[in-house]
Amino acid sequence: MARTHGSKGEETAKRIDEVALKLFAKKGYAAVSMREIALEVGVQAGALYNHCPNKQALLTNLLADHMQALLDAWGDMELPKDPAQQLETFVRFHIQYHLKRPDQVFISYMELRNLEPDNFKKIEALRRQYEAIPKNILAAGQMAGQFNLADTHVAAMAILAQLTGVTTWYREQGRLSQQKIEDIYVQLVCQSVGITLSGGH
Amino acid sequence: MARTHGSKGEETAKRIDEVALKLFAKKGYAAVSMREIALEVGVQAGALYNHCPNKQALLTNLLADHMQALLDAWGDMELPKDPAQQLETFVRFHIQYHLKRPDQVFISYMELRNLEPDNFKKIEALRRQYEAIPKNILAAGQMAGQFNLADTHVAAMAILAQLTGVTTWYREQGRLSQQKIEDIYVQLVCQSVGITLSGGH
DNA sequence: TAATTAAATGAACGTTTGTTTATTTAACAT
DNA sequence: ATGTTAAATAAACAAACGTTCATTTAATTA
Repeated sequence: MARTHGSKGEETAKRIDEVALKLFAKKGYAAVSMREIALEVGVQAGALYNHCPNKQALLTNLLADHMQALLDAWGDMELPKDPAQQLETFVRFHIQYHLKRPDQVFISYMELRNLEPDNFKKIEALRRQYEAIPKNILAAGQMAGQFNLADTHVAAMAILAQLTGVTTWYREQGRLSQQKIEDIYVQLVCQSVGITLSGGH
Repeated sequence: MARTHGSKGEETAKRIDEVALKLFAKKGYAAVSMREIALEVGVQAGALYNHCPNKQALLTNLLADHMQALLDAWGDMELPKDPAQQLETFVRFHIQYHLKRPDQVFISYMELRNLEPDNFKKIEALRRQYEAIPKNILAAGQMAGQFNLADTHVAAMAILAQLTGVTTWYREQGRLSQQKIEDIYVQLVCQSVGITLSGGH
């Protein structure tokens, strides 16, 4: 026997994922060639196929891993009982998580159409799981009479869109700190659902 | 002399743009080949070059035409004096305009990265012109003391993101009419900027 | 009818694509 | 040291890419 704990191989596999993520985010899946990935990894194109079955699997795994990690991270959060506080928790969580992973976020809704049907279904299911989080919070707040919403489903999609949109203009060296951006969005979102922040934040 | 009013050629040119738009929206610029466009137009690939210099120009023109038409359409609108009413006008305008042209909207912020630098600058400038519209409205409302916003720039970007996001989930056969969707968003947006609708809508 | 020419074809161009393969390299267990 | 094998290379594959070009087609004017 030989090579029980493949030291070199696992590192290459990780670097392939990193490079693919970076290049897919920068230029788009279809515009990135396997040779380009290989070049940046520092390897010949053929060598990629020691670590992944094909280009499509590269994209699928990146998206699936991201969505699953996102769901897991939310699962680890402690949720307050009050829907308004849940909403604030979600807003901060979403912004924090997404601003830390701009590339993953970007490909997760830019490259869905480049997934083959079966892969698309898989990712789409994870996406809907995540969308259910704000939907449930809004529904709870509406039921409790705390929110003032004409339609909780539309509101949930609108809030998700505006939160995710942060990644399109946020710059680390920009005018606003991440903390400040969170605060602004918490106010915006809380106002939009029809509550005002109870003091003490 | 011959062929003064090229009847066949102009129609083909129009069809090329239509097909390119449709395919770029569906599969992405990089994933669509000139042969694929030609096939759908009903012509050989080489014939496309009688009507456009190259693939990049096809994309650039689609984006530039869309952005310019969007700006022109807004320019034709009559604007009320009151910032709150301006905001409602903008919300309805944006939703109406974008839901009528889902493909144009889609490529306008999905395919920006596939533009060569000079073309990108051109489109980006038009985009910023459009972003200035809600920014100015929010700034005016804030100055007048009618809105309650921590940051008008962030709020403008957030509102744009949530409005444009409608195109990702709206279905013509869906649960909600376009009119109803507008109403929901008007309420959401007006609440988010910190005003409540004065009755009579 | 003849001349003109816009607009099409169809083949070819040089590249690049994703992927496969035979072969070499080198790290590990024995 | 030796055998094993993971992981690399380098070359090749057929297919597809954007684009060009000589040629044909057909609509229009004179």
